[in-house]
Amino acid sequence: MDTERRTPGQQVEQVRRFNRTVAEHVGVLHDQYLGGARPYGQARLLWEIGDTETHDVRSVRARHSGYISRLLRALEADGLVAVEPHPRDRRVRTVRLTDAGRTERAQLDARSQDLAGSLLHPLDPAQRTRLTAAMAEVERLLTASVVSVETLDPDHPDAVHCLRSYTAELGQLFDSGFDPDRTLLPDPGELRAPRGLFLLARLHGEPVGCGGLKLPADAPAEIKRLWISPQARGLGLARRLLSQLESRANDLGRKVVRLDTNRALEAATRLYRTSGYTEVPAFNDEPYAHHWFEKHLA
Amino acid sequence: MDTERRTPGQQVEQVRRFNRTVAEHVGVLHDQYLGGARPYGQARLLWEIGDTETHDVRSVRARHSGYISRLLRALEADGLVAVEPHPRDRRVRTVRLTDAGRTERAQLDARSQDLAGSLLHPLDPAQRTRLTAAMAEVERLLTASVVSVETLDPDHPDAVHCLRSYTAELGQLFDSGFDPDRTLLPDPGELRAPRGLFLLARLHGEPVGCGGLKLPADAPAEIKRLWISPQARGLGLARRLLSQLESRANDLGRKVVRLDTNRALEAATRLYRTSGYTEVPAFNDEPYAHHWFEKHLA
DNA sequence: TCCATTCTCTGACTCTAGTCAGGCAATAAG
DNA sequence: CTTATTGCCTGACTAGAGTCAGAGAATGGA
Repeated sequence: MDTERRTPGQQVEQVRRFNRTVAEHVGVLHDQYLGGARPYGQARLLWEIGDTETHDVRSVRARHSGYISRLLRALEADGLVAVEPHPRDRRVRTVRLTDAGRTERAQLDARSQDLAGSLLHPLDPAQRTRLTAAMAEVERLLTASVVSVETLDPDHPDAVHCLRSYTAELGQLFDSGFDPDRTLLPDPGELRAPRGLFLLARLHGEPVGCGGLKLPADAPAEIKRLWISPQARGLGLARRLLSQLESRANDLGRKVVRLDTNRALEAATRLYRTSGYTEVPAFNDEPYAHHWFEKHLA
Repeated sequence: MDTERRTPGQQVEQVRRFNRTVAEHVGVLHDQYLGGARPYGQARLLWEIGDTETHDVRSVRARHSGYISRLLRALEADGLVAVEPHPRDRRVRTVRLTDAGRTERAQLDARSQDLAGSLLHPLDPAQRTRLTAAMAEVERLLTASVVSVETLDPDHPDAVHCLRSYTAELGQLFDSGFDPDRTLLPDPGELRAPRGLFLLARLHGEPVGCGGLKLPADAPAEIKRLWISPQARGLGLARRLLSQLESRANDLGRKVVRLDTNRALEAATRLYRTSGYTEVPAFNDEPYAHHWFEKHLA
């Protein structure tokens, strides 16, 4: 694996070179596997409808514009999909694959698999391992790079979703369970300006993580509710939220941030230690905390 | 970096997942950077013509079919390219960018660069380094996987090209220079059936490496002229050619292959040692050899 | 009940990216 | 000098992938 130092300019060049090479290879792959007898648009739609699920045409339209009506007619004429009114709202229509549709989709699938195999085939086992590992890495980091972070009201449905997931997960992880009524910070107002703030991370629009910052007038800033959705772990998101919370605190004139955590949250504890936090004596009565940390901001 | 063992099926799945993710990201990149006011085909052509060179329309046509005439007219009408007859053969026409064309191409370039930057921007420095390193790895291995190897007559122009490059390179590398007349194997017939064989590696149709196998009736098989073009090094090609030569020898009933090499060729010597070759006493009078190796085939 | 909105479809149109056959001019081969 | 070939262009045609405006049916709200 290449570990040379690169300047930012060289890194941008590497990304562009990668885009060119990969667009060529993957593009060819993609086109060929979708490019049977069926035109691209139809094949893509067939693929998206998927094997088992039934989709509202409404939601498919959001990705394909009005043109899907025609695509659907074409697939319907060939007996690949069945379009039926939604049982509840008969304006909405639903699509699902017929048996013939599933057969044809399976062919696309086999084709895609063959072509993926054809990339691996000329390589020796060691190279295959390296290639797939590097692909996983690229995928992970590209995914990480499209995650956006925004400030959000802690009562927003997406924020509530994250906070609920957070407490649900703690309930499973802590030996003692987790009773939201016993913990400190019962009040979402503490994570809303001017008493604090709340950050939410999104991936393709879906909420995948959050972190809150309490800004009491008479005490150091305090980080609360730092949580990353299980599907979004391994992307370095927690570190990113943490550092954004710190820099927001710094911008607001705070010199110190602190936080508490439970011993069951090992990854979090490691994160704090490797992010410059040092363990300090308990600064609150949080019943679920085992470790208390603080960090002096630069 | 992920170094878990994967089964072949999991590897194929990883490649397909990669294709999906990357097609999405890179596709968006690609489309957006080419998708200014100008339609895709025109932008692509503008890009391919390049900043400085003058191209024969003939050679561009090979990639774009007859349709380029129209694309060229469109670009010409906008004053982006100049089309002129070739000074030598006035049937052939040449294209080059005008100043306006160079300006517009620079905008495409800037756009592409911005978008590559936007992938890196959300990442922290350690992640950027990891991403670009993984991208380089993927690029390298994907390139390796599209290299094809074929049996070719050693008098074929592409074979001759490789063999010339090989001797030219030895001339530079050896302290003593390299005089093709003094070395053994003056006869290309020795690398042609039934007395031997010759393998050529191609990348996108271009010859990028070769290797010969001598099959004397009264002696072990012997590997000769193993060479990889400088632009194609680091792809594991030499090892691939070597192992193909071995398996060809094996298929022809040979139990032992041997070869000689010069001490200046350190990478080659390392390759032989790590491929199961053991050093043996000189088995010929090759004046340019310092090491003699042999391997018993399984 | 009536009216506005939502969801979907269709006809008419457009643009891009081709293919194909034919034609013209320059050059190469005999 | 004639003929064949090469390279390029153009007109006529096509397919795919859309856009846009309008219409019709179902639903929700006042």
